[in-house]
Amino acid sequence: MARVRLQDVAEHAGVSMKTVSNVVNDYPHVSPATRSQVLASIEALGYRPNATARRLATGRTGTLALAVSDVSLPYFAELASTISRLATSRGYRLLLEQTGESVEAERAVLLGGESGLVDGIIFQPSHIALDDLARYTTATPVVLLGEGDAPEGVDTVMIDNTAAAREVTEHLLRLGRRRVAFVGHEAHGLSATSRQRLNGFETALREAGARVDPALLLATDAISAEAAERAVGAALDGGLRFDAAFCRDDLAALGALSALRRRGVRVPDDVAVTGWDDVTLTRFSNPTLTAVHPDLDHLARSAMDLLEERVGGYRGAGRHVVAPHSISVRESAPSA
Amino acid sequence: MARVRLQDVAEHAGVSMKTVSNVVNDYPHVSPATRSQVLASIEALGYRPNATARRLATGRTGTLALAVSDVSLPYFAELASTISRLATSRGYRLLLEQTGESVEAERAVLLGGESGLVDGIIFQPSHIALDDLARYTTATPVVLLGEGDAPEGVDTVMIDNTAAAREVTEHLLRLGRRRVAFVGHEAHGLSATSRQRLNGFETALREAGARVDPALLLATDAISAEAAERAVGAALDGGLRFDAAFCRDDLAALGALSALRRRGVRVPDDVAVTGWDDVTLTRFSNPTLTAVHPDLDHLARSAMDLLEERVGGYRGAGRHVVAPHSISVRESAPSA
DNA sequence: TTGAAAGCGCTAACAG
DNA sequence: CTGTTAGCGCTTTCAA
Repeated sequence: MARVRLQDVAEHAGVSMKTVSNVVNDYPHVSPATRSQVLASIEALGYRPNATARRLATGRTGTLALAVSDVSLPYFAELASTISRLATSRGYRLLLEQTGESVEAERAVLLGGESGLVDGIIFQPSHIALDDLARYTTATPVVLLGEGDAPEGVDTVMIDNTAAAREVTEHLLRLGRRRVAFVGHEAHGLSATSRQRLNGFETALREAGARVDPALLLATDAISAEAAERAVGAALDGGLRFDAAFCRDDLAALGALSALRRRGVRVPDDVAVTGWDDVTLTRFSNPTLTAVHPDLDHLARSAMDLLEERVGGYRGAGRHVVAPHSISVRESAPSA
Repeated sequence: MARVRLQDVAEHAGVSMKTVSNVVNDYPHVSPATRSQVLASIEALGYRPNATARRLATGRTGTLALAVSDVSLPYFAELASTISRLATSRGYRLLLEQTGESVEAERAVLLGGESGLVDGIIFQPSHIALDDLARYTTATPVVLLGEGDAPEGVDTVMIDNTAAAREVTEHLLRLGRRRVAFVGHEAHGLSATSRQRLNGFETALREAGARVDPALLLATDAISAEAAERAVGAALDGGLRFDAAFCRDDLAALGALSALRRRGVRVPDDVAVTGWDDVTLTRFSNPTLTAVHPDLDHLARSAMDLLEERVGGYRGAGRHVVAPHSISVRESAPSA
């Protein structure tokens, strides 16, 4: 229990608290002699500055929060990893919050029972409604990730979901596929993300003169590989036929691959499959997965930039950054 | 900028700060009339207690840290998810720290530049040496995850790696496999984890009268699917033959599956493969993966229990909890 | 049951 | 270049 305070160091070194503080914080105006004397005392007493007291005095926490539904989902895991690294490199600590499937928890992120906990929040909403988002905009700066229709005044960072969805669909069409299924959107309460991807999907189909068959929209009762496997399995068992599957995310794609495999359907020969997020593991699926690849570094950096400006006092209008994306073409839907 | 303080509420309600504090903290001795009056003022002013000030006054942060090398690794992602949920349910917030591949960063976790940042740390070390661990034991309570030979006085939680490794190896032997490769341990600086798994592996082999062929120990230059794929690929291309591959973790198994597939080696017919951790995605690999399944909930709960006791003031000897595990048998190494 | 006042450990004016 | 002195916003004895 090393309970050594700044004051103790000051006394030990025979200087004032201010001087010790100056040394600890690397302020310029300290004579070398005094500095080394203070440093020696710090060493001798094993002094460590108290983070909480510093926070209270400065008003800054040096901490950011990242809120996602569940970090065990590969995309969120990679996002968290990237943002954590970035936060560290910029001198912030990262608080992790999981909102699960609850709108309540997402609201709580925004409201935050306490104030002064973090300087800012990077938040990827999954279930909360738009007007809720607007209503709960608080004092703590927030940057929204992957949210299309953000309320006024809120910063957002995302890739162009609609455009990316079109590109993927066009890729599938170039492969000569005409009966393209959409897999993995929510059966109830379509998320903004799913909506945008569906939009791009349908647009590309229409532009190509292909039919948009409602029967080919395979919704799931959860955002998971299991749910997608069930949905695709049930569709196949029910006699539905298609030659391509545009999956809402990589997990859905993995589920689809599994359902197809169990029924002896060949990928990509019989059915081409695409994913979304391009998480590391899709390079090791069998077959490897063609997927939309968001530029995660760019996304994270943009989010941090916007957030730091807000933390720094920016009070202007909401900015909307579109991060770049690409299509990683692999075995499940190869080049034409 | 809702800068409303406890004092403001007190004035607005015409009571003292103490009374407001009592209401905010749900202390018993407040008359219903006063309470509702205070509540009304809180509502009217939009008061939110300041977390930092509370911390400074109480000395408790209500925050725990989780330190792992990289949350983008599926096992750590699932671990983080589990621990985060548990922390929340017990009233803690969770700070995420990534140590990457640097021993320095692991040391920093233990030393912690500042004090009073978190109440306790759950730490899964990857690279730090034992004596380092011992040297840097600090004032902040720590529970070590997955570390075999922990220094005196430190609490640890892990599954019995050696036993689990034996069981998996025995499973492979029951399948009639005799040339079993070990895939994915570090080429340089064997980690405690790898060492234990190797031990169990070799013990089982010896007990069965099978030969432990050093050529079949396929180390990797990194803990990743890519590295494992390279190592297994190179071995196969070099003419090495084996009928089973015990992989250090699921990622290595995924890499091994990939290397085998590209060379037309059938799994499990020609080579049976096992993984370790049993992350969700192994249920969607092709073939699905047989793997050691640690009881993550038990692990997380034990770690939290131990940590809370330390936070609560326990100063006794280090406790060592062994969490249960099982073997999830799937396609890559089916039942005999 | 409620109030007044003294810290928690540090930073930041403002002097000197 | 260094010291003094207020706070930061809350909790918490100790009285009333």
